[in-house]
Amino acid sequence: MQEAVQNILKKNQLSITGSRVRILELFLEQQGALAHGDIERRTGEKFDRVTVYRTLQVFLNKGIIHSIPTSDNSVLYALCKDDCGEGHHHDNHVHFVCDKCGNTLCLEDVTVPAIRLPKGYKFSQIQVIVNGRCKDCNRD
Amino acid sequence: MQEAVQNILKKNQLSITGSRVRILELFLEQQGALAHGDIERRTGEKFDRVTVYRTLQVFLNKGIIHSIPTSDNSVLYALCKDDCGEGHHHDNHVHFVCDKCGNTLCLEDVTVPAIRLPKGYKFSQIQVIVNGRCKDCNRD
DNA sequence: ACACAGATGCAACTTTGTTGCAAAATAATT
DNA sequence: AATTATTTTGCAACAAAGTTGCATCTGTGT
Repeated sequence: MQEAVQNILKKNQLSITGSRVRILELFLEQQGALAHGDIERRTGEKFDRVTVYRTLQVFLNKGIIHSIPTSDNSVLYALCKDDCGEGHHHDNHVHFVCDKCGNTLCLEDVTVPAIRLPKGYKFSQIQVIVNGRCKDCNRD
Repeated sequence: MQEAVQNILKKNQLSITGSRVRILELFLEQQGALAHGDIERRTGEKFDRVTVYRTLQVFLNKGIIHSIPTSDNSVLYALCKDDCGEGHHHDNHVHFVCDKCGNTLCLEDVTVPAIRLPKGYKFSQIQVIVNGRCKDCNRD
């Protein structure tokens, strides 16, 4: 784990600092999306709010994480699969938001369907947000 | 137009007030999505910020408008087609966000494609956000 | 015209996000 | 290993976005 984190940072030419390591660990631990607030809480407010913002921004720019749109005005961030090649833009994603536990995850193996747009429209990226019950919450 | 606005309000058992009428008009004029800030600006700050928030909240509850998830942490609102029946939940929407002009619109006539979820997952609602160039911005 | 319910505006506050700058930590160099 | 150069961090101050309680005003039904 430690090593995995360091590799990611090195590969992206980022210096290895406490906050970056800790935040990356969080993403690796919980395979799901995190909001800025989650991160602050789970790091025990050890890092300044500004640092968390900036760290997320850096990760976004480097393509280490991507952001997920939600309808309730909260931005979620999730780790990108590390086998993304150079040219990969994380364009097409299917995200699943569980209505019960609130967990959000990135369904990497579900393909984004083709969508027929009206004449004159050209698309560059498609995001799909699926709400429902996740595997774990569907047992009851 | 005046009449259309009043009909919508009456149908939803809402009293006809200045802010509600004006905000509904805005939505009808521009067939596209509006952010809270847009509304404040376009009404010339005539109404209190709180009133705008509350008005949008009421419209949301009544199902007159719906909210659109965006990746940049801004909530957009768009009018629901008024021919929505009672049982209609505005569940499945395709939204188009133009990368150039920023306009966001609700593609009502594009059907949301079926998505195959992994085992154990059940969905209740699917939203699709398409980024790209809209009809008007595609001319150049 | 009147009374009641509901909507508005104000003030104060919380939460969320941003910016500039000095201090501290990391990386590079010798 | 010590020193310098480069990044990153935390602080403070601020800006923007959103919420709440309450007194006042407005729209609606009688």
